[in-house]
Amino acid sequence: MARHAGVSITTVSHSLNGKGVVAKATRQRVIEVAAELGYSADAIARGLRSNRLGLLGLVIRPLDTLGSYQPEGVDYFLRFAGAAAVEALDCGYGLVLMRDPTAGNAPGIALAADGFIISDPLAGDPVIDLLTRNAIPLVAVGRDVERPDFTAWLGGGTLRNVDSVIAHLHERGAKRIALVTGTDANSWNADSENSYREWAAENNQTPIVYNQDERLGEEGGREIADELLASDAPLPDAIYCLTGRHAAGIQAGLQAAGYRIPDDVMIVAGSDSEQTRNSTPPITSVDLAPEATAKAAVAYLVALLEADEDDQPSPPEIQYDIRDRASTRRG
Amino acid sequence: MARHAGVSITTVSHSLNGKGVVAKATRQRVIEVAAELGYSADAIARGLRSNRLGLLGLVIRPLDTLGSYQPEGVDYFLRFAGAAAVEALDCGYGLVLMRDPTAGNAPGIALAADGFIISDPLAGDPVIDLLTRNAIPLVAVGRDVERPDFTAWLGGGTLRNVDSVIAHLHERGAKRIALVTGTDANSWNADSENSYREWAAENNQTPIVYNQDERLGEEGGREIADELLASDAPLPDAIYCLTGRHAAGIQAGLQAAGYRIPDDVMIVAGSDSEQTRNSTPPITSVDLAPEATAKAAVAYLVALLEADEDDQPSPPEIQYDIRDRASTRRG
DNA sequence: CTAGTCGACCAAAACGTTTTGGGGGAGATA
DNA sequence: TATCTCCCCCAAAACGTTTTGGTCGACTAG
Repeated sequence: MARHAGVSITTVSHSLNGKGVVAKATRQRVIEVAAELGYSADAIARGLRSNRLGLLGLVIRPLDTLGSYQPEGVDYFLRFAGAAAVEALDCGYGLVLMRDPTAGNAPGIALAADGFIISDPLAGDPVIDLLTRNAIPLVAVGRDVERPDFTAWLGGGTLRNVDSVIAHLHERGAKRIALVTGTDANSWNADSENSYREWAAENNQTPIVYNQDERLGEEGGREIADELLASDAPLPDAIYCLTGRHAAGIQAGLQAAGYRIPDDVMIVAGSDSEQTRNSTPPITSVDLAPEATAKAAVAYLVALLEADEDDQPSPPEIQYDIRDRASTRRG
Repeated sequence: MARHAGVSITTVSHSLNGKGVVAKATRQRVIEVAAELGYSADAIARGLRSNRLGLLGLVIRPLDTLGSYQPEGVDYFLRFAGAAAVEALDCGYGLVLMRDPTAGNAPGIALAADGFIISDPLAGDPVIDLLTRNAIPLVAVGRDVERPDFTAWLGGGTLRNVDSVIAHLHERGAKRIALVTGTDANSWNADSENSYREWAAENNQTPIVYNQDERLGEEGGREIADELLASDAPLPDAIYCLTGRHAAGIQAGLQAAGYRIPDDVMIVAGSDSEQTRNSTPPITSVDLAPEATAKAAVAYLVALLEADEDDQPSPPEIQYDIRDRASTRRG
């Protein structure tokens, strides 16, 4: 390239990057020759020099525990990943979806990313340890419940979801509201349960809480339905179920036992999915806005990467809406 | 690192990579020290030296023309991308989802990938030109109809899908079968139409073909329904519609006009999606097996990358199944 | 004792950039 | 003519590996 343009390597670099002092005519010529040759600086060499590759890593922790990256009917995460990839491109970065990079078999490229997004970190997440140790910036979606000092996370609105869902159910006439969470040690489960228990305490309600393994899917929901039916306590008249597949399973289980949704029991899912949209009746759900969240997370991470040391950006807020469907619409 | 272990940089490299001649004890010690320090070779520097980053690029051409990477109800591509990312990880690579890298605003990392997967290349696709010019290996899903010499592609089974769908419809009693394709210049549209016309010629049928822009989604399907109804020719008794959203729209349009599915008209979609699964009635669809295809594509690309010059692997075959649903189940 | 062989290790080059610290020539000033 | 100043431009270092082509002893064979 330098030879073709008849200048030094230095001048090529300066010309193409708009740095240094180069005569206008020279710069122009270098740019033309580069275009002609289809030349552009090698990203790897540039990365070695600058220690920035233009690559973001995305680790979706729930998929690590689910074991499968293609779980039936869990579209939240794929939509999240897709939107994150697109937003990254718009910011001039590539995005690589990774599994737990502490797991040994991680690809070499893992730690070469400029920054990471960790979706739903576990309590005391070792991935955060690893990245922190290697001084790689990261942004989390959901907080690490054992790491109160770590503040670069977004999605705190999940806490308020509990309140809005309960308000929604009250409005529709519910008196006894149960909560079903997953068992992953993330803030989505933990904070929702805490928030629910606070509400119960404040309102002199006996809390009704079930925790069910996310991996069991709809079948796990049916199990919860069975437990509810077998319980001595009277059936709740509304159930807030964090994962959509559990919700669909609970609905099917209760219907199989002769109960009507929503007339006998109302159901709300904490996460919209294909099942909640297409069950009979369709299930009212919180739209966790995977696209908007992914976009915000990437933008936040990029801002973090490109910010000066002194004026760090602060995490954006995400707005969640309730998709009001027939499972909470009585008579 | 070399200092900590008391050996030269060379010996560290040799020890960790199992190359060169190093005394067993020394190698062992180096490995221990590395583990202790959490050291592993910098992927960028290694990449510079070896010109291989351990990164694969994925370009999904239909999403470039759709303009949106989050199209409503098109889950094929996200599932494809997710599965590809996972398979890449299993092969020790990272995978980056990219937009058209010829579009100028491509991230610098674009051409640093070791190899590319191009899903549904357009006719004479400039992306293939770019990669070929830069000597970057690539694998396509679907062929470039203007590039018969390019053989590193898979998914040729889409051709046979036309035959199996027609056979399916015949078996269910269809006599006049229409075809609706998209308008993208890819082999999925082109080859399906050719194959359909061949069948029509061989069977003395007047071909009934509509081409509709993929971007119009369900609304585009309704338009086709209107055209069918406005046509002088009698309504076909079966419609093979390549994209799932068009199929759902056609079904809705015909139903709105008072026709019954499947009794008056049967409908088959060439691509399974949330709409085809959840329409009323559910629409019989070809399961394009995005996960299996993605997995095969990645494995093929990796084999290509890691093969010797002399024994290149050949593309795998994908099996497609028809999901038999109520839209083709009469009586 | 000398030459040859082999095992263990290492110095230095190379990969393609960016950045630093000049260098050289042309024009201006004395 | 000699010196000073700019303005352009460039050589060389550095980034952290891998790989090449050794060197240095110790041991063996003649």
